[in-house]
Amino acid sequence: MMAINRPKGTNDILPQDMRVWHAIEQNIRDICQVYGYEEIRTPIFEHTELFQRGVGETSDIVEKEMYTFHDKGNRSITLRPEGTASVVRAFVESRNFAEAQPIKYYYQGPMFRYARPQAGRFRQFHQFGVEAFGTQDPLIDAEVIHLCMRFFYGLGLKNLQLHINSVGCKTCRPIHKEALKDYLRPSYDALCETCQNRFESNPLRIFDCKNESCQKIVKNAPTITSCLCEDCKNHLEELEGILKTSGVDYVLDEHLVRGLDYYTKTAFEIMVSDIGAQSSIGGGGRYDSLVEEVGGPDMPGIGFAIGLERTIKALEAQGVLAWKKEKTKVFVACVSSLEKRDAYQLLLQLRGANIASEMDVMDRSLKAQFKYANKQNFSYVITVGEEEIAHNRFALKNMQDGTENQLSTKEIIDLLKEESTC
RNA sequence: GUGGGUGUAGUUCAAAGGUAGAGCACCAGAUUGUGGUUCUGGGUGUUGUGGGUUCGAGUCCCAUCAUCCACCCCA
Repeated sequence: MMAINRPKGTNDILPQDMRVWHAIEQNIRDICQVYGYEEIRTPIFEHTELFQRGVGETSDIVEKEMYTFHDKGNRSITLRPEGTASVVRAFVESRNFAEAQPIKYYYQGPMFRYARPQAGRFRQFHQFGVEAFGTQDPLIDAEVIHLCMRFFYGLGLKNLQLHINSVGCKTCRPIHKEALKDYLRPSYDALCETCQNRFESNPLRIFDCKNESCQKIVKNAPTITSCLCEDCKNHLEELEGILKTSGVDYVLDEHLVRGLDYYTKTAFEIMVSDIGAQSSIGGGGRYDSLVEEVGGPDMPGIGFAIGLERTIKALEAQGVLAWKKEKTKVFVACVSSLEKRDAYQLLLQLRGANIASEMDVMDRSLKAQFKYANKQNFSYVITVGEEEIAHNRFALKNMQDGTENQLSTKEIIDLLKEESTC
C-alpha cells in the first residue's frame, strides 16, 4: 500500500515536540491574564468576502495566498490567512462593542496561506495575537507592544529587534501617497515590474521592495513619517515617549510598511536573526477603520500577531529549552508473567491516586524492563515478585540515586503523591 | 508563481558502472530478581517512483513525485 504523506507545507506536531508547544501556550495564557486580555476562538474558515474587505484586495495575501473553495451550498469559503479579520467580525457580530471599553482579546491557532514553503514559512502555521478595541490612546499601543515583547522575553528569547513606524491615517495617507507618486513619477521606468503595478494601487509598498534599483530610487523619497498630520505625528511622538521612559529598545524605521492594508498610525515588527531568511517573528499595528469596514461602529483598534513556528525556531537556534524537566512517573516491573495480574492491581491503585504510572506490556525480562524504564526517564521502578506479593511489601527503587526500599502499598502511594505534587 | 540543491536502513551518512555498507538508535544475551558503563550477537532495505542507456545502474540520461533552501511575500 502506498503511504500517504502530509500535504505540502503542513507539519505534524508530534508527542516529542509537544512540550515546547505547551510551554508556549501556557506562557500566552499567563501573560494575557496579567495584561487583562481574554481569549476568543473563531472558526478557521470564513466567508471569503471578510478577508477581501478586511485584509484588503491589494494585499498579496488576498491576491494570491488564500485557500479558497466553494462549499456544497456554493458559498465561497476561505481558510483564515490571519486572525484579526475574524476577531473583528466576531466582535461586531456578537455586539460586544456595546460592552465596557476597552475590549481586549487574544487568540491562538492555525492560519493558512498558499505559498511555496521554505525555512520558517508554512502553508499551515500558528499565530498568537491580541486585539484591543475602543481607544486611540498611545498608552494602549505601548501596552500591546509591551505584551508582545514580554511574550518573547518570558520564553527566554534574546537578540530581538523592535521596529516602529507610523503609516498615517485617512487624512495624511492620501497626501503622502500623492507626494510619493509625484516623487516617483520621473523614475517610473526604472522601477521593477511589480513596483510599477504598485505605483497606482499601493505605492507605499515600494519602500519594501528589495530590488536594487527600486531601493535606490526610494532612498530619498518622502516617507510617510515625514508627511504625518498633526494627530498622527503627536500619536507617534507620545508612543515613543512612553516606550523610552519604560525602557523598551526600539528602532524608528521610517521604511517599515506592513503588508496588510488595514493598518493606520502605529505599525511595528519584531525581527530575530538565525531563523533563516524569514526574520520577522511578529508584527502588528493600529487599524482605526477596520471595525467600521467590517460593518461595526466607528471604533479604533490595535493588535499584533506572532508566528509560533518561528518563535520555536528561534528558541531552538538560541538553545533555550528551560522546560526540559520531566514530572515524576513510576514503572511497575514484574519478575515474571506470573505476577502480571498483581502488578496490574498495584498499577490501578497508583493511578487511582493520580500517580503517573505504567507497566510492561511487552513480556520483557525484568532486566529489559529496567532498561526500558531507564530509557523512558521513569523516576521510580516498583518490582512485583513472588516475595513481594507474599509479604504485601514492594521494592521501590529510586532510579536517580539507585536506592531501593521495601514498602507497603500505602507507604508507596503517600511517598509518590507528595513527590508528584511538588 | 520563479530559481537552485537533495532523495540509500528508524536516523546521520558511505559505496566515483561490477555481490548495498558504517556509526547511532532498536532488539536479544553476558548462570540466581534490577537500569545507566562495557562486551557479544542480530541489518531491520522495493537505493522516492516510472522509463531509458549498458553484459551489468544506488551510480549515467529523461520524466515524475517528495523534500529542503532562496526569490516573491509574510508570521
